[in-house]
Order: sequence, then C-alpha cells, then structure tokens
Amino acid sequence: MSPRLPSPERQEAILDAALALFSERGFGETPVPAIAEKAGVGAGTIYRYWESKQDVANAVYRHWKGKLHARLTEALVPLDSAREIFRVMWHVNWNFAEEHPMAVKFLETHHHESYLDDESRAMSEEGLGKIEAVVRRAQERGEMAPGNPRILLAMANGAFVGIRKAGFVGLSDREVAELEERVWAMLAAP
Amino acid sequence: MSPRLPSPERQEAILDAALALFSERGFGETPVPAIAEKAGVGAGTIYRYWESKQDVANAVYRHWKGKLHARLTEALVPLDSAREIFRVMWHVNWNFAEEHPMAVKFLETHHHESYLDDESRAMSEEGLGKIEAVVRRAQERGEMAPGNPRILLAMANGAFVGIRKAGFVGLSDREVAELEERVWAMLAAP
Amino acid sequence: MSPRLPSPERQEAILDAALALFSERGFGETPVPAIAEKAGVGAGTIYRYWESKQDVANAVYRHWKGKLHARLTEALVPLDSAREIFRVMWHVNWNFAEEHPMAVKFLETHHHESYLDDESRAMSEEGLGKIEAVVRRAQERGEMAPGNPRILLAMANGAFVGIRKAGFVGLSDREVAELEERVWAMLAAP
Amino acid sequence: MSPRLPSPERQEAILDAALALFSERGFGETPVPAIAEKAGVGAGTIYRYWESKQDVANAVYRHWKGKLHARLTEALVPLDSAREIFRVMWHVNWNFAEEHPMAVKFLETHHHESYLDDESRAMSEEGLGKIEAVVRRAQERGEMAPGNPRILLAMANGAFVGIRKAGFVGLSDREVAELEERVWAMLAAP
DNA sequence: TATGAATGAGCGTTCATTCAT
DNA sequence: AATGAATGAACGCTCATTCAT
Repeated sequence: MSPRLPSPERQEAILDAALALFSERGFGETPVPAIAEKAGVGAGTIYRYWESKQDVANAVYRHWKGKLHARLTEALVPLDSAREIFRVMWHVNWNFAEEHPMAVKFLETHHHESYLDDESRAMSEEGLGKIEAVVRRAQERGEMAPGNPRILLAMANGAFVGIRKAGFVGLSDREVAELEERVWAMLAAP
Repeated sequence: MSPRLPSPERQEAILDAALALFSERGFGETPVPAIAEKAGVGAGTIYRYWESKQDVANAVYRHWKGKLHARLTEALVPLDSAREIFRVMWHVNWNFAEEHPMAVKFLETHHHESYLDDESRAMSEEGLGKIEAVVRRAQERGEMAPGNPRILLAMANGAFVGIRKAGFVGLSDREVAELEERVWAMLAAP
Repeated sequence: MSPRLPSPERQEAILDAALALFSERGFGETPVPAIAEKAGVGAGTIYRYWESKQDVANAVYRHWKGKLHARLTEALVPLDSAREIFRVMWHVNWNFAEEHPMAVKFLETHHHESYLDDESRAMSEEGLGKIEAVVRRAQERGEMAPGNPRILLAMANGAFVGIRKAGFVGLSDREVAELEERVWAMLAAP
Repeated sequence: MSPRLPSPERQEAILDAALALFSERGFGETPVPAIAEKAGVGAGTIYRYWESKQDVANAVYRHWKGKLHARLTEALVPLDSAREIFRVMWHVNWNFAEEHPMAVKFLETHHHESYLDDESRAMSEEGLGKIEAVVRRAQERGEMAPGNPRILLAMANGAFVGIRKAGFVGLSDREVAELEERVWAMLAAP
C-alpha cells in the first residue's frame, strides 16, 4: 500500500475524499467504503475519527464553512461603505469558489439537508447574523434597498450560487466585476 | 382496501408520493416501499410503470418541469417589452411555487443530480434555450444588460431560488412585486 | 432454490434454525446469515418477522418456554401429593428434554443472558412463581424440606440440568425413575 | 500512565480483565480492546502472551480450574468417610465461589462452549476422574447411592450451580450447611 | 394486472488482529 | 517489549427489485 500517513494528514485525506464524493454524488449516494478508498485508508479508520457517516458530513461542512467565514472576516476588518463591503465579499466568495469549487458546491447543496446537525446550522446562522447587521446599517444610511435584510442576502447569495451552478466558472476579472455590479444593482437603494 | 384506481390515476398517485418524499428527504434517503405505501399501491406496481427508482425520479422531474413550462408558455403568448415579459415570468414562477412548493423544491434541488437522465436535462435545456432567445433580443434592443444571456438567467433564477430556499414563502402581492423589481434592477440595462 | 414455504412454516423454519445454532454455538457466535442459510431463506426475510437478532433469540426463548409450561400445566391438572407432583414434573421435564434437547439446552444456558428482554424473563418468573406456591404448600404439610422454596427449586432444576449437560441422555425409564428418586431425596422432608 | 508492570503481573491483569468481561457479557460479546483497556495495557500486548482471543479464554479457564482443583486437592489430603469428603468439598466449593464469584460463574457457564480447546476440557476431565474414583469407592462401601458415579457428580454439581445461578449467594454458615445436608441426602445410599 | 413477501447485494459499522512506531 | 492506530473481513441490517400468488 501507500506509506502510512500521519494522523492529521489522514484526517484531512478523509475529509477531502468525503468532500469530493458528497459534492459530486450526494450524501445518500456515497458509500463509506468509497470515501475510504479515495482517501487511501481502510474503512474502519474513518470511525476512529468520527462516529458515523453523518458526523463526517458535518465535519466537512464545518471545515469549509469555517474557512470561508475566516476569509470573509479577515477581508472585512476595515469596513467602509456598503458598496465597498459588498465588492469585497463578492470577490472573496468568488475567489474562494474558484479555489475550492467542490467545497462551495457542497456548502450550497447540503445547506438544508437533514443530516446536518444543530452545530453546523448554528455556524451558518452565526455568519448570516453578522452580515444581516451590516445590511441593516447600510439600509439605515440609505445605501441599500429597504426590506427584510435576510431576503436581500438570500437574493444576492442565490444569484451567486445560480451563476456557479450553471457552470460559469473561470471567468475573467473583468467579467466577475461586471457580475458583481449587476448584483449590486439588485441590492442598492433605487 | 380502497377501490382500485385506474391506471393513469395510479401513476399520478405514485408520482405525487415520490415528489413528496424525494423533495423532503432526498432521493437516496427515500425507499421505494415508502413511495408505494404513501401512494397506496403495492411496491411491485411501481415497476409496472417505471423500470427503476431512477426512472421514477426522472418522471417526477419531467412531469413538473413540463407543467411549469406549459404555464410559462401560455403566459408569454403575446410578447411585449422585456420588462413585461420578466414581470409575467416572475409572477408565474412565484405563483407556481406557492401552489406546488414541493415540486419547485424538487426541480431546484435535484437539477444537477446524477440520477437525472439526458432526456430530463434536455427538457431543462429546451426551456432555457427559448428564454435565452428572448433575452438576446431584449439585449439587442437595449432593454437588458449586455453579457452572456445564460448568466443573466442564472442570476435571476438563482435569486428566485435563494428567496424560496431561505424560507420566504407566502409573501404579500406587494412584497412579491417589490422583489420582482429588485431582480429586474439586476437584469435591466444600466 | 427450494419451493417457497408458506409464511408460518417459514417462521418456524427460522426459529428452528436459530435454536439449533444458538444452542450449539451461542448467541454472539451465530451470524444472522447462518440462521438464514440453515432455514433456507434469505437473510432479509428474517427481518420481516422480527426486528433484530435479539428479537429472534427472545422469540425462540418464549416459544420453547411456552411449550414446556404448557406441558407441565397440562400434566399437573389433578394435583395430588407433593411426591406425585414432583414425579410428574420430573418425567415431563425429562421427556421434553429427550424430545427437544436443543430447546432445553437453549432455555438453560441462555436463561440469564443480557439479550433476553423483560417479557422473556417475566415468563420464566411466572412459571417459577406457580411452582413456588406448590412447594410452599408441600412444606406446610411437612412433605418437603423446610427453607426457601426458591432454593429447593434451584437445586432440583440444577440437578436435572447437571445430568443433561453432562451428556446423560437416552437413559432407560428405570434409570430416569431412579434419578428422580435421588432428587426427591434431596427435596423431601428429612 | 501507570508504571509498566512486570510481565507476570501484566498477564494476570489481562486474565483478570478477561474474566470479568467474559463472565459478565459472554465471550462473543466482549471485544479484545475492552479487555486491554480494563487491564490497563495496549491491545497488541495481549497478543504477545496469547495467540488469539480464544486462547485468552482458555487461559482464563485453566487458570481458575487449576486454582479450584488445587484447593480441593489440598483439602482432601487426609481422606475420611464419604460423608466427610463431601462436606469438605461442598464447603471448599462454596467458599471458593464466594471469594471468586466471577471465576465460578465463568467456569460453569463456559464449560461446554465451542471456543474451549481440548486441553481445557482434559483438565476438567482429569479432576472429574479423580473424584469419580472416590465416589466409586464410597459406593462399594455402601456409603453412597449406587449407579453411574458421573451422574451422581453431575447432580451434585448441578444442584450447587443451580443455587448460585439463582442468585443465592452470601448465605450464612448455617444455611450453607443445611444445603449441604440436602444435597448429601441425594447422594447418600438410601 | 396488482400485490407484497422474499430476496440478496450492498450498506454502515465493529472488532480481532497486525505492525509501524 | 509494548503500544494503539490502522486494517479489512465480517457483522447486523436495509431496500431496490423480483416473482409466486
């Protein structure tokens, strides 16, 4: 076989394999032994790190949700106008999706699945809560369209996801910037 | 038990049951016997109409994709300005989603699943092709923003889906109209 | 394969196979597929009748415990002196064990196992309770040795089980009667 | 963790842990890693002393069978009347069972299990052989009831085991002596 | 034609045993 | 010599599909 990987790399190999298979085939369509094989470990090894297949899916979810959150949080430290904030978020999201297309696909398509546990959902909610506050302030300053901030967020995120799901990846900076402008037109105060 | 249903109603009962279960739990998480029970038929009966569970899923997909297409096609017969066309499409989609929330959820979340066959995908493509042509004309007339029409469609549809997935259903006519206006702002020529 | 057995015979075939394997190898050492194979059914079939391997073991236990109880109850209808009662019980037990050696082995060796549920244990207790009352009355009449009736029963049953476990089966009527007399000597008032 | 035990104590710790788990849960229900954990050693260590789980069970069996035999042999050095011999044996057995309840439970319930090897069975047989000779002599002298000595032994041992299995432990000396007398009544020449 | 009990391949998971450390 | 993480065969169980009725 391959030389034994040290434990943290083993864990990561399993999460990577799980991400690839879950995002491509779906949770219910992915056998645990397939994850093990792709990760280059024995099937039993997975159960040394997580208690169940569900737990693996939650670990994948939290791993990538956490990475994305960290990126966004870093980028937003010096917050400026809503326009600037949105531009930054859009590009962070876009670049993250380009770097980790499977992760983003997984995060989006498994968002509401029944095998995600409360902690995973709380993580998602936490991020949304922070951004909601930003939107609310922008609305108060007349920078963004009025209405339920959550709906605005859902629309913007939906537009982003829609583009990616339709297969438009690897666009030029120019094109990405134009799309960002289009989406901002949806969010901006009329 | 119940009086035997004639064949077409039997089929429909099966598709309804499958829709309910697939959209709520997912394809891989739905046993065929569960569909049969919900439909009030024997498990074997399903295999008289379709060859496999996959085929059932494809039948559900095509059934509802067809219904939605028909509605949109009807509504669009007398075509007018792009603004009007979008308004009509938005409301047809919204109303359809309110009437058949499970169907819309299923169409969206199962759009790219591996168990959908080429015919189902072609159906989706066919509808998109028609609308693409409309967008292209609108762009030529300067009514809509320039750029790849498919991306515009993906963004608009993504925004719609995003709103629904986030749980914003049962909104007032007023609210729905406002959302439509926001989305149009994303599509309109600047 | 073999022609399909009707359902009640299938169930019985499974219970028979389970009895044979559990009594010979033990519960933990018997794979479910082995039961299925011996019974001439598919492994999945077992789960149409019982929810788990544990349930099968309990069904086996109750099946045979019930049969033995029925036999004893029948035989004891016209109860007489304690001496007579014991003689009858001894022979019923002995004959039952000769007819169903695996069943008796199973009942004895699995008596206190952790996979038996409360209902099975209650069944065992119920039988003991009835006999205890008989012993108590015999003690009051001075026919049996004094002391905790449960201990007397445990000793008598233990002696019976000891003989069988040591492999002394197929004895002549004469021998069986002599053993009965020996055991009665242990129980009788001195 | 703890200071490394020298090899013989290590072995004993493993046998103790195995005894506790086998007697409580059964052989098939006891994982080797559970034995290792209870013994405070690594799972692999067990395989330095024994080749398999089966071998561990046999070692446990022989360890305790040997201890019991030794005790009985010591006590019986100056042999006397059969009555006296039985009294001594009964009390040695009883005291041994009170001191090592798990060991006695294990010896009894695992007596005929399929994972015991020939050597273990021979050990059991050897002890029985010696006692059989004693019984035979007692029968010749008219002290004990006639008949197959092995059956008499099986009955006496069975009665003993029956009492213990039924949960009657921790009895007073008086009670134990009375039970001994009852059992002797079964064995004595009429 | 419709049924649903039966099937057995394949699932998620466990655990006796191995072996790199 | 001892460890305990890793292994993968084998477990209990599920379920897509078949087929006797």
